[in-house]
Amino acid sequence: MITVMNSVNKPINEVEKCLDSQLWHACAGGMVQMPPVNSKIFYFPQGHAEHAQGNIDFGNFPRIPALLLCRVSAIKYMADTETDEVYAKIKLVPLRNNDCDFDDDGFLGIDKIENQEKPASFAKTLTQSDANNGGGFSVPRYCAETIFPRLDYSAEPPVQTILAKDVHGEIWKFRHIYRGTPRRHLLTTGWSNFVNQKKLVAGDSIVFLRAENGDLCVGIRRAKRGIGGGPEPSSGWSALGGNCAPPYGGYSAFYREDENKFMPHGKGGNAHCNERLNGKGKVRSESVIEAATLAANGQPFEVVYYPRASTPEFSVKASSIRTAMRIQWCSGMRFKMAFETEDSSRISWFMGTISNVQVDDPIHWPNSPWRLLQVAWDEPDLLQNVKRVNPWLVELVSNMPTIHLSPFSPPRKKLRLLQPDFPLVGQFPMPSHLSKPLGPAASFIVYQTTFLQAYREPGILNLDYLHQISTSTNCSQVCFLLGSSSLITLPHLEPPPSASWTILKIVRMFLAC
Amino acid sequence: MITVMNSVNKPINEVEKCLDSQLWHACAGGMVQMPPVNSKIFYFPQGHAEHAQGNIDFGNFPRIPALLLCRVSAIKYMADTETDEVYAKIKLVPLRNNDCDFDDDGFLGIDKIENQEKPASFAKTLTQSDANNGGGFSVPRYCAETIFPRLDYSAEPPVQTILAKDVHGEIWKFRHIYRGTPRRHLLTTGWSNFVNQKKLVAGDSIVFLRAENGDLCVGIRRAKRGIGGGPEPSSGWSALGGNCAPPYGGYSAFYREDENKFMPHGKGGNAHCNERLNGKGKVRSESVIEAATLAANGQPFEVVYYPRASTPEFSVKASSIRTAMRIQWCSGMRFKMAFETEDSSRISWFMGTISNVQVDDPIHWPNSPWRLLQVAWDEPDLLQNVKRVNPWLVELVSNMPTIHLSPFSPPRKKLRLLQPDFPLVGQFPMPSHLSKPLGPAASFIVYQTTFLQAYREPGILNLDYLHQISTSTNCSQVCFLLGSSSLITLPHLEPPPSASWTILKIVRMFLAC
DNA sequence: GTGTAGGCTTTTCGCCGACAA
DNA sequence: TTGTCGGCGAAAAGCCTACAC
Repeated sequence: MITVMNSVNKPINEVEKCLDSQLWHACAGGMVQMPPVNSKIFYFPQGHAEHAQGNIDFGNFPRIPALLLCRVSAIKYMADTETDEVYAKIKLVPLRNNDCDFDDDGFLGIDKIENQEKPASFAKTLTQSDANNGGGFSVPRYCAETIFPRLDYSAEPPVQTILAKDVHGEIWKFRHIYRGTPRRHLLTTGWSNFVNQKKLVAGDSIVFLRAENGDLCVGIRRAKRGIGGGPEPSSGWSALGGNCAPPYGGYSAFYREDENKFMPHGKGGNAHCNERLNGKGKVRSESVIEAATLAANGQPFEVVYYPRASTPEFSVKASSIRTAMRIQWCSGMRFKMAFETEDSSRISWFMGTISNVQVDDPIHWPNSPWRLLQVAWDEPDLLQNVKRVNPWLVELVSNMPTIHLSPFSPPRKKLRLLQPDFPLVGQFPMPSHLSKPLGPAASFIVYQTTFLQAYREPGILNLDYLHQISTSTNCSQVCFLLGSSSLITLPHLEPPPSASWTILKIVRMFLAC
Repeated sequence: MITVMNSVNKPINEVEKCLDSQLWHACAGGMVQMPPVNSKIFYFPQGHAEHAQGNIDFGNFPRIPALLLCRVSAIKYMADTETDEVYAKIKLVPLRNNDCDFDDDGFLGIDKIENQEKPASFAKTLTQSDANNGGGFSVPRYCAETIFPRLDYSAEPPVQTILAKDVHGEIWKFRHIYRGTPRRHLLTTGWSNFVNQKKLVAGDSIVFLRAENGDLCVGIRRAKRGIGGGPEPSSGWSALGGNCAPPYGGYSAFYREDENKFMPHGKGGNAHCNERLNGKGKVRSESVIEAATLAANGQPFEVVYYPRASTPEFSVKASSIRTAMRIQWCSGMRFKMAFETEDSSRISWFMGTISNVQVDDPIHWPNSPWRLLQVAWDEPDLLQNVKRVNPWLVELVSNMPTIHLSPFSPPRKKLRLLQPDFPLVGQFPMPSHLSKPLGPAASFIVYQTTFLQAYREPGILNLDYLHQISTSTNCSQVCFLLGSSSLITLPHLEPPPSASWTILKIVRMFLAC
């Protein structure tokens, strides 16, 4: 009557069990970059509060700063015992000296991670067939050939047993077979049991990872529900990184690519489970208040961070904040921001314009840069719920080709565009020469105006017209950009798409980059 | 892939749903008697803390009294949404006046409950076959004929559909059939689903109850694990009632009757579920501290009480405490105490001797009567984990036949035996004539000594010898007791058992009663 | 190259009387 | 009276190919 788990090893009963950092990162998603131990971060109680359920009233507590400079003293990579959801326990030590050496970010870890070979991993969103039918899993060829152990194709049919370790160290057994016409890779025996035990439904993702020691690991990323369909708090989203290279590093699945791709809800069953997956309610309010109070008093504290909660990181590496705060944010500025695709397989950049620069919650958190920017997206449908973003998560786009700066090169000199709406510069101590505003770049506005006009007349734009505009406006820059393919893939243009909307998107991409 | 629940009604999604008090009591067990609303109880923060996980340090808080007189202002009978475990939310209002009229206990409710007809209910511990094999449940005849709706025996075979409401008001459907050779009652279709949904295993109990309105209700009592086998904290046990009539009223399964009766653990599956079933960790430490602090400040507060946790009640009716505290507790005193049998079907009395009278935690709770008595059990094997008990849960045994007193008769005059080890009398205000020690009952000691000698020479006792002793010591009392069969069933004596240990047990029972 | 439908085999479920304690 | 066993028919699970996109 009791389903016996098809696992070889029983999980060890430890009080606090950390898991392999590589598997953790694979489950967290490609954009999440955790700050290395001993690096400096800014802690945002306001952002921490978004991790909790309901509204937290800090009113009764002594004024807590909107952001506090801290040193990361320890990180524990963990996974929820029930849901396998990954989270991290971060120990932080507040630093008295908010004004510290600019480049001394302690972020040596990033380089280390960058240089160190990333373990091969593969994520796939479960189809209906994967989750429901007959207990089989269709293995994409890439995954079978790159991640799975080498299969002996001489056998007829080629079969092998695959052992994969989950986030708890438990080992799951699958039968991997290569068969059918045309031939394809499948997981059969063992898969159904895995789906049932982990309560997976179509839309959830599975992550296979080949660890450094050769072990195969398996993690899961549960689909976020209620984004396209149900009500989603307007604050819900997650993104991290932006102004520094690499330009992303932490995010969460957000927009819906294809409305009818799958049915995210199974019939009943794990409704209770789903509640905790939608951003809010990850941590208790008391923990947030406790952390914020300790932080404000300069005492060491611990935060729990759920990388897949639909809320931005609240411990952001110090240099990102400083870089972002040096910019004179103005409405009208064009920017791009990275998001994870809904199936967590890729990263997409979305373009937008700053519509307002305004403190999010002036009563409780005056002068807080948290969610400072109100934005209008070029594709408003896909990002309906993202109304306000953190400055350090966006990357300004100018008429200049993007130059990626390493974290050790001097901070990029951003063009000062229009008039500053929000004089945050000066809040943070920094070398004086950097806060000097630079001359306006009129040409950018010209381009923008031109193409916005074009956008208002849909249907008349095509690639020729684009060339025509770029020539007629005498903007060699645009021509140059059309020749570059740094950020979009050219195959999308051939054959030239007929829908003007698509062209517009491309035009805007070109223009922006 | 996802099992759909075979229930007729979906549970209504209420925030706080109370359940029928009768079903609650049936699930809580026969010994649990909740104080009526408006009655007076003593609240023990120390006992409350035993409901919580880990050790609670009250050190940082202003001195909290060991016990506080409170009025019960409200009781909500509830059940855990996931496990169906019953618990109660008790609202308490501290009373300033600790010295109040003795008999004014407000316990009118008890009589009401006593007089009111108890609804017919039946509990059965699931056998392996009930829980595992083929999805059927063997219905004891008594249950089928008394609790279930009348079956039409003229049909061939006699079948009916049974609808039973669980603690959440959800209705479960079972096929009840009377068949086989020899004929027996069985639940077939629907039973397996119930077992799976409720995650029942062999050893858990099911309770059927016929409510006053004729509805059939079904509740579950999960088996306590780790008592005979695993490590159990020495504090773990539960019993209530004792000094007042009825002599029990609240307890918990505790001792193991037959070691090899069933295998309590299923293979994997609900290990997580089990953790919360073993006494500790029912409530959060913060709730306990909050309750205790409010109580100490005279403010109304709320406690959550799990009747099936392996820890004694921490809200005890005031008169029980007062009665118990009037006794001059001494080592050497003989007593009996009620426990629930492991299968929750009956109540057993265990005999013991007080080995020491000593405050349990003199540092944190000086002068607290909580777990005041250190005891030595006559059957130490079965009660290994019960080292210290609350005075109000034991009943002193003398050489006089037990007289059951109604709660309205004057407090029984206990014999003063030996010298008092712990002068608790005087802590509580009471009529002065009651605190006067009475004369020693030498005959009791004579009996005790005689039989303790007999016990030290095992193997020579048999029923004849018992008669011989009782005659030779010229104790007509013992002869009288041998003729009575009020507490043990006579079939055990025929044929006369050969094992001297069994006889000793009987002798002690007879002697004690 | 991979998702889905449907056939068909294998396994499990679960109802039953026999038998024994 | 009721717990457990093995038999057996029904139902579900799950492996497979065919076909579609």
